[in-house]
Amino acid sequence: MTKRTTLRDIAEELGLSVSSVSLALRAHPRIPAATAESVRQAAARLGYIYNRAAADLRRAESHLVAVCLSDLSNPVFNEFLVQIEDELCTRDRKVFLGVARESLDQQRRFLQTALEHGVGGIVLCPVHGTRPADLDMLLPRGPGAAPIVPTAIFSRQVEGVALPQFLNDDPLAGRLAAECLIEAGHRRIGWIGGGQDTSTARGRFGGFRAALEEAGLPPPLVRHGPTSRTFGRSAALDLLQGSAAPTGLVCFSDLLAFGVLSAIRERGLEPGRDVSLVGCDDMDEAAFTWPGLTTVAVDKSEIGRAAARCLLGEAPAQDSVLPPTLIRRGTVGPAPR
Amino acid sequence: MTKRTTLRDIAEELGLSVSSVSLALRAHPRIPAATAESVRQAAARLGYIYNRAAADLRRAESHLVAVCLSDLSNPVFNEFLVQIEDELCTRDRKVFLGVARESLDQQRRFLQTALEHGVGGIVLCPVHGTRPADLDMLLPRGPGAAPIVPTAIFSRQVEGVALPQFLNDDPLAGRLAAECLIEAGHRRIGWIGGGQDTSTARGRFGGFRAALEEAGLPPPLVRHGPTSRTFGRSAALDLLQGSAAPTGLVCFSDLLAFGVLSAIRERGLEPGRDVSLVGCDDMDEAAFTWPGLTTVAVDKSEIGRAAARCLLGEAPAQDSVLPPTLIRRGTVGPAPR
DNA sequence: CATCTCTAGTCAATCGTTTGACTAAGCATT
DNA sequence: AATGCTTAGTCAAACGATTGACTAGAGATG
Repeated sequence: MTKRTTLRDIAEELGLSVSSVSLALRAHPRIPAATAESVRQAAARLGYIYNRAAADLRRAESHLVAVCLSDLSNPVFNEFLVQIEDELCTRDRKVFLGVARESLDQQRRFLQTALEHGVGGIVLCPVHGTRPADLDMLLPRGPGAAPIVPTAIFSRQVEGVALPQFLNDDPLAGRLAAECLIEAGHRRIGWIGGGQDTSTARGRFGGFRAALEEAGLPPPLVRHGPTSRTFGRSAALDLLQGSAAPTGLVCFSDLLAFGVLSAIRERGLEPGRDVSLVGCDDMDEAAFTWPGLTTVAVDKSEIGRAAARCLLGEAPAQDSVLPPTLIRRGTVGPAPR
Repeated sequence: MTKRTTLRDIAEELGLSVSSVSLALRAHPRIPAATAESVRQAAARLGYIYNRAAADLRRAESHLVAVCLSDLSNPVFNEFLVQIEDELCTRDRKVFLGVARESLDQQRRFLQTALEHGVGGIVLCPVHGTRPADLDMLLPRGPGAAPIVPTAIFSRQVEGVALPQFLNDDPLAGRLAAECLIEAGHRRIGWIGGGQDTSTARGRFGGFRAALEEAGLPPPLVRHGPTSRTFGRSAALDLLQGSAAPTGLVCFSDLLAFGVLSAIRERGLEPGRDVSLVGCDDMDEAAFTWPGLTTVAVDKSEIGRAAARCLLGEAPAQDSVLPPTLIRRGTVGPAPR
């Protein structure tokens, strides 16, 4: 890492002033074409690299956007990231990526660093248990003030925070999943995954349980736990033994459902016949399991892209809650007698 | 986006000089504790945000690392990203993420921007058809010179490039997959996916075909195409009809194999009994299909982490090729008569 | 010839932080 | 009284690029 070539080096090489070189490289009309060309050649010859930090110091603008994810090992967040990155990329914004690993401390540190780097916007999927106070460095200072930097929260809600949020209607998602099984005649229904630490988990579980209650069904068998295929499998292996085992299962997320599907087979049962299963998210993989996973599709594309557009002033900075839709594939069938 | 608070604002507020404020915030011993405390309080009160760009202008160091992926919609690259991000994060490096969408032009533009942002290192999975000339902005200027910025290439090889590369032994991977089927007695074996445009695809396919030849088997049925579940499914639906259909299939990547698995079922066949299938990569999902996908595991963790460590000077800047290993799950069985 | 205009630049301040060199005030020592 | 030391700072240049104000010289015009 020898010292980088600067405008000054080019200027000295050509016997010009630094200003002329700066203007020449940006094709300013004041600089004649011949001079500009010789400057460009010298720049290439010396291996000049534009120093954005120096330039932005004066211009005070940035095309960097921070994307902070709670967890990247869950592919659903990768699917969000793909959409967000694509939307930002077509608007010539660059991504400063942070992964908080469900740690409030890592999230706080990343957001602080992002601000210090002068990002022009922040897209955030908050970690478990984030409260407005955890986001104080992003919040407008004083009532009616603008936020420090345009920020959009997506997927998980932070209650009472003065920032726009782009969410899925999770209670509706839980309800749709439950109703799908109820309509098929299931009465012993189980729930796998989630917990009480994200709005997503609370919302989906709440909608699910409400639908069961309204249908006059007994309280569900429940296994709360981490959102992973492994937990889905072990919870299902556990739930599917004994004579009072549920005939229908709803998973907080498709990721869990993939584990459940494998557990159902492991127990020698046939998904959609012996046990029905509904996931949630509609991850890419869900269309390719066998049978295809019946699931409640979250509009990841629109949620992710709207959050990104909001930063760029192309979408109103207000909360939006998109309705999910049930996708019927092959894992739900009539309840066995 | 009103003007940000600067050291000067704090200095004026307290009647101190800018230098004192700068030193105070970094707890320099020259500044007494009481003064430092009052500076910290004023900074908090005024909403001061450290400006790294300005500071780095003098210090000429950066804790930013560019990670440039050829394609993020393929989850295998997400799995690489998880490892790389984790390794960088524990060393307090931040990720500047680029996705090139298999476009040489987007790759070039991202790398250029990364340099302009002064990244301290670059981890790159090159897009289809990348040649050394496409990476010229990263290459050492003149023989024996150091590269512009520490760079590590991973997963896909760029032949003849003067940069360290961290690769899987792809010919061996293709060979292991073929041998697994050959040993199980399969003679009509098909290949799905890949092409000739990445070292990964050429390598795996080459190793696969060599193993078949050495075993004296007839040339395989081949369907080259994009690396997606969709293509895997349609190629398999195509290959699995007629009386001379292959009894064993090898996929360039697990992603394709997931599509193939679904196609096998769609044809009313049983994977591992009627048709055997071997994938490659050992993606997270592979352990959760039914039956579990037999596949050739690429050491994504070690490849990704070694590339990251290499930038930080913690691993030698030299090529490394790691051997893959066959993981036997349930999709390979004896060839049907 | 004097003046004006145009061309092709140059100058100097600025962005926010860092840092090596410097200093005013206070006190102790010889 | 003169000297030295310590404390608690200050000063000013530097990092690299940008930009509004300025200018030397050439040529055109009155």
